[in-house]
Amino acid sequence: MRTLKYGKHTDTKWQENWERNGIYKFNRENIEKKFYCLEMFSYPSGAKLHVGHWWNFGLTDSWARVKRMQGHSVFHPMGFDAFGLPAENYAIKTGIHPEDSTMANIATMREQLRTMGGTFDWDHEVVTCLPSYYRWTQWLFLELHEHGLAYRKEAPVNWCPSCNTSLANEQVEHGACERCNAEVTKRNLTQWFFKITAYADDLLAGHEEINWPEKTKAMQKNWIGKSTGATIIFPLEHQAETIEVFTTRADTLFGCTYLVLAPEHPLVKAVVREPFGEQVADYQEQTKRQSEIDRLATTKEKTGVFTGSYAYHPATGERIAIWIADYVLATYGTGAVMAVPGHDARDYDFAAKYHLPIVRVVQGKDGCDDSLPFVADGIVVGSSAFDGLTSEQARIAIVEHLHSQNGHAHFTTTYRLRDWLVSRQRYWGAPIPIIYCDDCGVVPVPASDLPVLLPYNVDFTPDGQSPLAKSAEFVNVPCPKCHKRAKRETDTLDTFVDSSWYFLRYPDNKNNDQPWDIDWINKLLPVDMYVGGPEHAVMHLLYARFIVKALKDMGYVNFGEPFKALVHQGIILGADGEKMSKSKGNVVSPDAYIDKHGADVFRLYLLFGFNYLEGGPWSDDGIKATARYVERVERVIERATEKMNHVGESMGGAEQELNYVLHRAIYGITQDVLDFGFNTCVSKLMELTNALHRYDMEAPTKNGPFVRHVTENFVRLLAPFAPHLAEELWASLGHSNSVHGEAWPQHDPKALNRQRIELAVQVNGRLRDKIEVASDANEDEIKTLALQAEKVLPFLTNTIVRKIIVVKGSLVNIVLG
RNA sequence: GCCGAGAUGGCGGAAUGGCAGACGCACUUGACUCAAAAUCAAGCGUCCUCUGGAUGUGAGGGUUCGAGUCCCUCUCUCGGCACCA
Repeated sequence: MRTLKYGKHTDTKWQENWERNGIYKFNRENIEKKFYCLEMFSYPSGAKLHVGHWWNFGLTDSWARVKRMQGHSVFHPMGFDAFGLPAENYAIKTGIHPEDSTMANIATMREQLRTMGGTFDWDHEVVTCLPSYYRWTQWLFLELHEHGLAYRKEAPVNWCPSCNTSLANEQVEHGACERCNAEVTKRNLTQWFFKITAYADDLLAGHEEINWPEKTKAMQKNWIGKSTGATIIFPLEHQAETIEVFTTRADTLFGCTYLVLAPEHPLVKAVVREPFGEQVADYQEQTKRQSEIDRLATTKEKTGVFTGSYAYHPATGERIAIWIADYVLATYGTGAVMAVPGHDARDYDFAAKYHLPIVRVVQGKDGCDDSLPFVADGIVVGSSAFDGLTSEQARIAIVEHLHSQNGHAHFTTTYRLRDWLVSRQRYWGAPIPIIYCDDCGVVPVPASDLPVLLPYNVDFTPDGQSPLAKSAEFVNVPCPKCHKRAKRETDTLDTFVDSSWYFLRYPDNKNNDQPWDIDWINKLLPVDMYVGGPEHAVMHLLYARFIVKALKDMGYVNFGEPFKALVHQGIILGADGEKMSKSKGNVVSPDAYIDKHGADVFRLYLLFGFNYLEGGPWSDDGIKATARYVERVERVIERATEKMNHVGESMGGAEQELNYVLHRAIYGITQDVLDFGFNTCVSKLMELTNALHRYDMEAPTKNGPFVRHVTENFVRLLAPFAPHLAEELWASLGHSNSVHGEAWPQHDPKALNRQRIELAVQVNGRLRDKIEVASDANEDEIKTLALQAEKVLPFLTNTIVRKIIVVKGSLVNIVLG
């Protein structure tokens, strides 16, 4: 008999026991039944685990535990996304080196994760800031470079003139620096890119084969922004060059009354004719100075200037004006558009403001309102030979016509997706393994020279250059090819590069010869279930898919998608319903609750109190209730244990009822847990607890062996959701093995059929009475009983029964009149 | 503006087109107690002429024997994208 109630001491006792016995070590042998369950690894920020970690790791752990008990060989590793800006910013503020603070944070978090009682296999831990890991991040860079997927070009970076440093997009909030709030400007630097655009179509096609939330796939689809249309070429009046535009509305070509170039368009210089040179230059300058804030303002009135020159309309030969305007983006399509003010709202605004001609070339179908600007599809008019065609037909016909005439049009596809800028002018990241030699040019560091170690003693206070550039011993290096003096690349890699392949390293994390053993990883991957926040829908999740596709093409893996199934957990809010944040003072720290109630109470509360996919506001009342439930479980099981030596093998009404609840719980939990319906799993455990209690109170005699059977199955069902408590209860039932090695209970369909069932009786769809029938009663018997039901009879006078609908096991509906 | 998700008691939340509100919190009543807590038993959407009846899942229509669930229109909330040609 146990005297001590469940509490933190129970957690400690079993955590030590599990560790000693290594019960969560991944079994490499049983690979046929492997199940790779992964949570997005965390950034070792503050020292302590917060509710969000518990919510993601603890609850997915319960899910993984069910898989284990169902006989899967679950691979459930854990690691740390340890490079990144917060540590560096913290260092700038406090002087504590990022490596020191990060490693200290990791040590604390690791310990705290252990107190969760998770099934993590720490033998496979990965820490991205260690040379043994980033060596292979650098290898990945070199492989991409060798295959033409990493390249250099000049690109603007966000620049904070006050901090004197470049900023990542994440550090720019509403056009201002997140640290000092100064207005962020742009600066051009030559930087490294990964050619993710080469995989745009593959990334779209891959969505078909993965079990992800539709919402997330839709976000990626929008992000990639595939758009099919045509490129149309406009000859210039005075120059040999031509202007190419991209359009999805070639059907409106005859409505094009002017052209607009982006102010940054390379042809602007060639096109400008006096006396417009000065105003064009001014406008370009003005655009450049424009801050992010202004650019983001969509309500802003459109502006632009005339360049002084003209192009010829490729279909009509008409002379049309060329303007520049900042509503045309240099980075999308060709950086130039054909303006069709009659059928495009933006062009319409612009044309109206600057008095440019507006003509109709599309009419609405079946008399809908087609006042200009009319942007929907319709019937083409005013377009010579193409009149009368639908927009859909004209889009094809016009392009084909121009193409065959003089090649001035062809079908094109463009994407919104940009190549991935991976250079960071920062210290705390993996150095880019490239050397610049005056003679040999850009020279990749030979793979045998990896890792390029990140030096410890570096002045990383921001002063406008990459911190590594200030370390002479880092920068100066002999060229690997000609051995003359050369210089290292001083930028580091975006931390999203680290996290885009970490799941590939887990299975083979100690391999010093290669990033992974190909055969082994092909057996363990892809990840079967990936759980993490929806905020990563486009960045991390898209990058990881891209990297895996590239690695597949390079022959390093044989699968094309890293994450077969994906689930986004919701967010736990503060008690005030707001997002938890230090400034709002609504942060809930798990530690105090765990000290007081134990880890399982905390876990059970999270499991029970919310819908996992939605989250919700924290409640102290809820956790008190959960602590009471745990006490109730202990009481009920203690009472049950006292009954276990009662003789008796009869399955009377009370036994059958309890058995019914048991099997309904087994069935329900097995179903619900599959799609993370944890709250209903716990509610079914509660129902079973209540049923056990009722049996104890009400059954005239107790069937000892049956009570043991029910109790043991209850503890098995409880095990994934309250691992320490269940282990303790299991031991108290006289077992010396771990409950976590037990098989998941199977429901007996026969037990789910009760002998007599209650049916609702409706008259014209409204509930009037209830009848009790044998569960195997046939329809005629049920109908007869229903028509005789006491409260139904008054409705049957002076009318006829039109039909009777019987829904087996549920209700009868008598339709009258 | 576009795309996506959602709206159910005082609260968290359940409901393969079939008895709305499972399970729990809070609350009310009773038992135990000198008393309180805990525990145990019971009640608990709203309204009414209250052993009964009406009504009820953001609003309004529709399909159906039957709608929280399906269809149409609208309101609001949240998330994402945002001059993408």
